[in-house]
This record gives sequence, C-alpha cells and structure tokens, in this order.
Amino acid sequence: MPDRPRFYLTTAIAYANNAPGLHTVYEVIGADVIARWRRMIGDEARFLTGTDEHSVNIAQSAEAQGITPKAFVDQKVELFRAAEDELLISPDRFIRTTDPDHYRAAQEMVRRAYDNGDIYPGTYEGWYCPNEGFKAPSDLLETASGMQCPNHPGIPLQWLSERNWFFRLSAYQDRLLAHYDANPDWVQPEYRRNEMLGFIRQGLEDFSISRAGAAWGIPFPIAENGETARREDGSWDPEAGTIYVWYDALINYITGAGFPDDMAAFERWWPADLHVIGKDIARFHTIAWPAMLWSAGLEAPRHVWVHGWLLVQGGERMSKSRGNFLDPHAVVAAFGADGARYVTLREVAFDKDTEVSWDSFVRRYNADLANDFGNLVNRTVSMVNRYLDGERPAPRVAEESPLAEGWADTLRGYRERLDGYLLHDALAELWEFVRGANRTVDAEQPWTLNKQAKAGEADAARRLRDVLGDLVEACRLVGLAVAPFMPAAAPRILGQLGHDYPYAPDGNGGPDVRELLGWGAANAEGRVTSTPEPLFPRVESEVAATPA
RNA sequence: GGCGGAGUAGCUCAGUGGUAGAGCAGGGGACUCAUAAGCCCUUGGUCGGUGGUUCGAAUCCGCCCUCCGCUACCA
Repeated sequence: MPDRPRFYLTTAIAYANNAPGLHTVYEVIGADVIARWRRMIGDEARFLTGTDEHSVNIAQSAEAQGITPKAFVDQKVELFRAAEDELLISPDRFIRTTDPDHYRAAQEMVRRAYDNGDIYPGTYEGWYCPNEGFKAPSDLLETASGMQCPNHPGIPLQWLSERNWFFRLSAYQDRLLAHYDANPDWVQPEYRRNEMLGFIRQGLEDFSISRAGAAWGIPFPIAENGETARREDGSWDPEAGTIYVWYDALINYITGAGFPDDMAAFERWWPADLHVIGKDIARFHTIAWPAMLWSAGLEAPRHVWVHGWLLVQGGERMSKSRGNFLDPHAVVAAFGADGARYVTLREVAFDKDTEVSWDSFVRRYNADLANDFGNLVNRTVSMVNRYLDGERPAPRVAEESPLAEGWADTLRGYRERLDGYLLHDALAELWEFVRGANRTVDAEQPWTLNKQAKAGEADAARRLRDVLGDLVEACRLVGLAVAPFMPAAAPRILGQLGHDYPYAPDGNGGPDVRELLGWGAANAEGRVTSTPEPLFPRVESEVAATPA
C-alpha cells in the first residue's frame, strides 16, 4: 500500500510575551485552513505552530512580576492556546522553545555548524541596555542626549563588545543565489522573493548566534576552546553563554519534525513543504535558515509564503503595543469560531497588507454568511420541507443542470486559488457561486412551481424536484468546499441537508474531498432536517460593540 | 540615496491600448421559500498631477506629488 503524500507546514512561532491579538493568530488561521484542506484531500498533514519563549525581555518581564521566566511564559502560552482553541486551530504539535527536545535540536544544530567550520568565536559590538542587553539599532531612539532604549528612556546606553559565536553566512551567498535560481517559487509572493534576492546580492555578513550575558535561553553547547560546554555533573557551563535568537527560534521547525531524537520521523517530514510567516521575518527564513540547514547537512524548506499584515484604517499596522488591535476572543464572541475565521481570511488578502475594521468584519459577516449563504441553506431546506415533505430529491445530472455547469468552473477556480495560497480569492470564487444559486431560486420560483404542482401539473412537479435537488446539491458542495475555513459549520450544513459528514473534527479520516466535490457525488436521496436553525445569525452592529 | 510597489465610485478592490468595472454601503421596485434575508433596477468616478507617443491610454514613455515595502543581527 503506497504511502499517502505527506504535507508538513508550519507557522512562525509567536513571541510569548503577551496575550495574542487577531493580527498574531491571523497566519495561524490561514495555515490551519491549508492544513485542513491537505487532510481532506487525503494527505498525511503535519501542522506545527507554537511559541518562542526565550529572550532577555521575557526574563526581565518575569522578574518584574517576581516569577520565574518559565512561570511567566507558561501563563502566556496558555493565552495563546486558549485563543487558538477558540478559533478551532488544529495543530498536530504545539511546540514551545522551552520543550526539552527543542533544546537538544538547537544544540545539535550548533554542534553541526561547528563541526562544519561554519561558526567561530568573534566579537560583537553594539548598544547595550543594562536592563535588556544588546539592542538592535532599529530599536533605538536617537536623542539630543545620545542613544536611548525606548523602554528605558532614563538609563544611558553603553557601547559594549562581547565575545560570542558567529555563523558564517557569508560563505553561503553563492549557494543561496543558485538555490533561488533553481527554485523560482520557493519564496512567494514573487515581490518578496525579489526583495530577498536584492538583499543577498548586496553581500551577506556573518551574524552572531550566542549571547554571553543572557541566562534565559538554551545553553550554548560549545566552549570557546571548542570543547563541549557540558560539565561533569551534566550541567552547562554558564561561561559558554546561551544560543541567541535565530539558532533557537528557527530550529523549532526541525524539532517539530523529529530532529534529532527521532530521525526516522525526521526523514519522513523534512524538508517542510511550507513555512507560513509574516513579512517582518522573511529575511531570516529565506536567507539565514537555508544556510543554517545546509551547514548541518540538511535540506532547505520547499516553500516559504510571506503574508502581509492587518492594518487599521489609515494604514497603520495593527499591533499590541499601539493598542489598535482586535481581540480574537471578541471576534469569536461576535461571529462564532467559523464566522471569525471566515471574515478574517475573506477581508484580509493573504499575500499583502489590508486595511480592516470591526465594521468591515460585521458587514462581511452579514452580507456573506448571514444573508447570502446561511439564508440560502435555510430557504432551501425550508422549501424542501414545505413543498416536498422534507424528502430531499437528487440533483439533476450535470449535463442538465445550469448550476452544475457553474460549479465545475467554481471548483476549478477555488482549487487554483487554494493551491496558490490566495485564500481570500478562494472564498470569493465560492461566493460567486452562492450568488448564482440565490439567483436560481428567484428565477425558478419554486413557490410558483409548487402551486402548479398542487394543481396537478406534472411538468411543474418534476421541475420543482429538479430545482430543489440542484439547490440542495449547491449547498452541499459549498458547505463541503468551505469546510477548511469553517470546520464546525460544515458538518452542521451537511447535516441540515441530510448528508453525512465523513471527516473528523481536524479534517482527517474521510475520503478524498475532491471526489465528494463532484456534482452529484453524494446523490443518494434522504431527508433534510425539519427545523433548519439559522447557521449564521445576523449580527447587529450595535450588538457587536467595539472590541478590546 | 538605491531598488521595488501603490495612488480607479462613500468603503475594500479588479481592470496593462479600443466607448470606465465588481462587491459592500446608499436610493427605488416587484416578489415571498427564507435569518425584514434573496432578486431586479439605480445614484455615484474628469481612473494622483502634468507633458508626450498613438486614430485611440486607467492601461505605454518622461517629469512631479503622496503613500508603502526592502536596504542585517527585534521574538
């Protein structure tokens, strides 16, 4: 029996210093849709998401609260998990950079880079905040009295240098260019690829991968003399410092595939098929990360998708620190989990920044879900009950049904958009079909056909069954196709139509959905529900008060 | 400064040479199966400015204005 195709995809891991905003879980929702689609088409999907938990900042925040860093991140991680549970996110593993196997993975990667001659001791210089450690130049304020840390304006910064380890990124410039050339679509969208190429062509510098002063991190496994930093009692020599940022965070993707504890699993899952990330960390994922992997004798990921940001009206980036964010909990409370997923992914283009607002979400929910699709299902089920005693007729054969003809185009477009990760466009394809189905109702006027049928007109009776059979089928197909986006609503939709829903809550376990998405693929007759409860109750904007 | 992208109806956007489009929002109408939903019609734009190329430009070229992205060590 041949193996099912596998599909390993990841999100960036979220910095566990705060409660998540919608802009943070946005990419997780999008990746979740891709994972569910893969499961439903029969792939063995592995979906990894999680949290990034080491940094001087986190250690400092914990200290300010009088708790250990681990206790601090444990609290924050629970907030992320709760938000993702509410949104029906379905990770196959939720990875934390404080997980023991991740420590082993990061240390092994450092060792491999060392063995390969790609890391060397050097001197790192920079502005040093006594409270936070070294600060990035882009994260400093230049004032009349000198450089200042934005978080500690009163405290003078020091220009310090320290010994730490550097990764020889410069050695990989040619290989990176060759890789970009040989794999034109490995970074998408294309304009992001071009930005990265431009960066590489400027010339790559080595970057530091350890910090001497930061205790809250993964112990650096090698002492400056090249010997192991592990002491006889099993502890790590603090003199060796800790692994800094990218040789910690990025490694999570291979930890999640089994590296280094379960190399059989790793062989199965690596290289990843897709990293879904935000544009702020594109450079690390598309330049540093492949080089780090090559240095360790591993393959680069197959694809990196760089999504945009949620902007508020006026174009400002949505962010926790600006206080202009949407609270995922409030969005779920207003629209339900399915509605929250739908409006977020329909309103925000997956390939670029988009301005959104609470009002735009309310309008989108009401127009698309309550009015167009929810009402279509409701009126269809209601008419089957009223005119046909609840007995669902089979759809016409595709050659005789105008809706079937439209569906073929819709499905093709939907799948193309999904495969291209243009999730918002994929939904637009489906809703174009929904509009057509609503037009069909008004054009055919089943209520008129019903009166004629009751008056004994056989042609009308036949046409009534044909039309309602087609409409039920249209609802089934949309409900099933949209299941990756609305995983809780899908079984309810099919249930109201009297159809089975053969998938587990995470999308696994059923037949290849592409077979079930054919017109008439589930045409056995049955009964619709006698009391169709509205799937997406209309939201009044007054009720949906301003969030957060 | 360099490279790249964008400025189109109230809003979000599509449209790369041939009489300005969609959805939403607003207005009107006919219907009634339905979540006062759906359907039909409709108001609304000198396509950032300017000068060119062309029989003809939102669409090509020049210049200008505005905004945004990348231009290395933040998670």
